[in-house]
Amino acid sequence: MLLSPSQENYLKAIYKLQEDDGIATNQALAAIVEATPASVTNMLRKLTDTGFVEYEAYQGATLTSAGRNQAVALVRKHRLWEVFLVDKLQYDWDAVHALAEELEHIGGDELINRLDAFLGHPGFDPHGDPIPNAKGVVRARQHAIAASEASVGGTFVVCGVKDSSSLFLQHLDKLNIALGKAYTLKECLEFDRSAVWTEQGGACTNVSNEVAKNVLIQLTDA
Amino acid sequence: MLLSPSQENYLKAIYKLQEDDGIATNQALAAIVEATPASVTNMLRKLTDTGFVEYEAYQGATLTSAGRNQAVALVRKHRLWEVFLVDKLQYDWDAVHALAEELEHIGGDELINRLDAFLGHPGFDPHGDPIPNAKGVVRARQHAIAASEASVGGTFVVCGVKDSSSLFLQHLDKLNIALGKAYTLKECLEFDRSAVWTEQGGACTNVSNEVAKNVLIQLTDA
DNA sequence: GCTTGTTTTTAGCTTGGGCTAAAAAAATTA
DNA sequence: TAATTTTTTTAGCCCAAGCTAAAAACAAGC
Repeated sequence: MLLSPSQENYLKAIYKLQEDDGIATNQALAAIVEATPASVTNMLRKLTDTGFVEYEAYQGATLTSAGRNQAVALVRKHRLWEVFLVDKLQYDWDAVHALAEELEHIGGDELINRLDAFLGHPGFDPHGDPIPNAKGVVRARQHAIAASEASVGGTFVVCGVKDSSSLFLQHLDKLNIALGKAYTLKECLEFDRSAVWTEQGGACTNVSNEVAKNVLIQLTDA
Repeated sequence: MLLSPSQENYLKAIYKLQEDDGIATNQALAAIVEATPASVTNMLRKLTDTGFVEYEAYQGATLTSAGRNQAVALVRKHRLWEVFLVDKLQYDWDAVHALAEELEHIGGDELINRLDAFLGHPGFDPHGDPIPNAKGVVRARQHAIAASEASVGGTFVVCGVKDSSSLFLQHLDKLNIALGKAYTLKECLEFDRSAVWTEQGGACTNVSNEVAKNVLIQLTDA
């Protein structure tokens, strides 16, 4: 069974909502795929017929295991293309999403597995999100927490972002925060919950709570 | 003005026919884009409205200069992706056409120029076809002729193919003929116009006229 | 110059994926 | 519980890009 790009986008959207919220409502889907709720109802019917989605009127949508496989394969394609664009074509990490969104609909397993090999089987995309392997297994990030959860005096490494929007990523660029960098949480200001991070080198960065909530870190013991 | 993948395919088809035959008939277009002549008439109207094609009923289609630019840009994208697939992803030269056909519709100039730089600004695709540069200039292959035109005793280098079908390319693989290889035309058999080519190393290959007509060569003086 | 055959066009239909507006169901609040 | 709001569905429409079958235009052959 082969799916249209549009159908693939719906599967991805349902997958994302199931992972994040547990439930994929019509309205939330509409927002993601940029269509009206009425169009979503339409499409869910079709995807139900093809066996990728389970859907009862008013009950929201669930992926079948076939649907989940498709969705994970798409996530894999998307993230591998993002790695390609950043690592090989020197794109900035805030500029690759839209292109990967197009590229992910191209070709089949053969292409993506060759791309994977060419890129050296990367484990994570440029935003720190894990890349499912060829069998569809996603290794979750180990012990990642939001930076807003760290405690004063703790040391950590930035390993991902919750918000991959261009706006947020460019903001991180301005703060000089990047994946892989190590910091110590110097202090947390009562007033606005903003924090001061210091790099190993000594440079200090002021991080708002809004930012910290969207940065994923791993605590380190040093 | 942005075009749908389908519209882009029509522009490419008109371009190809204009280059090859001088004239793009309805029927020939239909064959290339795999649609009926009726559908072609339809689409030509639309492309005329958008200003990429000039078209009068029963007179065939011509590209405007805007249309030609689009078509050349597409050829560029197609051929650069083919280079990527062969050089970087290790695809065989007979297996890349269909994928490039999909990839060529992705993204814009930015993407393709980065790809071009990443690949080292290649001049030719895996089939020996020249790659238009970022300004749309196509440097034609110099002095290329069909191998069937060579004269006995002449030496030459294989530099391209006229037929890029998988079937033909695999046949060349079997004959061990590849781009860049140098041969001497040992003899030409009266009966079926088949030829005997010898490699510098000494290996002999029997080449049918059908094959020779579809192999492009450059004569060498040695 | 007519007749035949090919090519192109017209007319009308289909399918996928959208849309809006109104109706129905579910959820929330008084 | 009843009233109101929100969400989802239905009904009917639109557009792109295809299709078939029939009509019209063009090109040849006699």
